[in-house]
Amino acid sequence: MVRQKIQIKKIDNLTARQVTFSKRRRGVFKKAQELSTLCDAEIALIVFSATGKLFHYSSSSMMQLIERHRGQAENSDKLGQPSFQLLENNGYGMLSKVLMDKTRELRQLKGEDLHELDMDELIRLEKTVMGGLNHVIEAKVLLHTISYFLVSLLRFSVLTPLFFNGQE
Amino acid sequence: MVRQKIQIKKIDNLTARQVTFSKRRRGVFKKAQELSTLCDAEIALIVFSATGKLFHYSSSSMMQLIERHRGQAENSDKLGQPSFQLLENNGYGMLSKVLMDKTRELRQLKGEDLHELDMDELIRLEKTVMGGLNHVIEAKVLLHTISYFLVSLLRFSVLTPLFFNGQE
DNA sequence: AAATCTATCTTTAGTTA
DNA sequence: ATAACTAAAGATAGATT
Repeated sequence: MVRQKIQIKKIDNLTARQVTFSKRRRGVFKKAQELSTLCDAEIALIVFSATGKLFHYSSSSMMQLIERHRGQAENSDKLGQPSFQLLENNGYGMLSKVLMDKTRELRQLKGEDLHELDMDELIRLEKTVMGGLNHVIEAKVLLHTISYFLVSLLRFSVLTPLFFNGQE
Repeated sequence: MVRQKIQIKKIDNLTARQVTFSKRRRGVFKKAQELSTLCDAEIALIVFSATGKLFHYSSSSMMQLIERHRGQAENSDKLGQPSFQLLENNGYGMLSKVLMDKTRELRQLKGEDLHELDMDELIRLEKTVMGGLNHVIEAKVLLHTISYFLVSLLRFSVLTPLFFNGQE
């Protein structure tokens, strides 16, 4: 029986803490669902236990909600184009990290920020860029050949309509 | 006074719905904070009202928590390298979109996925890649020259120690 | 460790100001 | 609409099994 009101501070006893976590967690999730249903609100709830176990609930799509939240947070910072600065520093960690890596690789392929590379890395980069250049040139030649062929075909069809009519 | 238990479904009356939202929202946030404090749990709670207003709480950093959640969600899908497929489709919208754009540009600079480009785009790409290649070659030459100079300096210092000792 | 119980605390629906 | 009130409904701390 609830003898007295408890004070809100970390429960010392491990077992009691785990039991309370289990009970109250259920309570919070229930309240969240009720609020969502009763009031037509969109809710995302993420809970990590002290041991790292994940519990979560969302009234619709967790990711849509998080994205929407991120959008709001961004807007509250600055209106205007979503600058890359924001993406780098907004704390949406890993994803930003991957993005930063890509951006750096992109800069290097364009020949920027090369001072940080040693000779081996430069040689590898040179090969990559050279390979890319070859592919681009090949694609250009291919496209040129195709268009030349099509133009020829068009001229031919204009000059010899009989061929295409199959008659006369 | 609470005459009877209510059933959990959307409240029809707008005013009543707004009042209930306000009351219960406070309730849920309080419960979330209490759970966090009592049980040493990490909690993120995002609520959008039906009118789009945002309310949120997190026990520590909202973005760290969301990032952690994203990490968990990914792991639960597949263990192994964090494939790009997942990043593309996990719904973490805008950020993923920027990432996809970068990745496509990167592929094109490496000479992949060129079939989607027309001649103008190919010519622009060729210029970019060519410029990159020039910069890489310049950087290589520079690095080579520097290392050659350093080696020369070393040899000189070995052959003519008197110069560096300034004595004998 | 996990359910069940229950006295008491807490939240809140409906009302009133 | 906003806040305060109040008693019923709901949540839960501690005990028991």
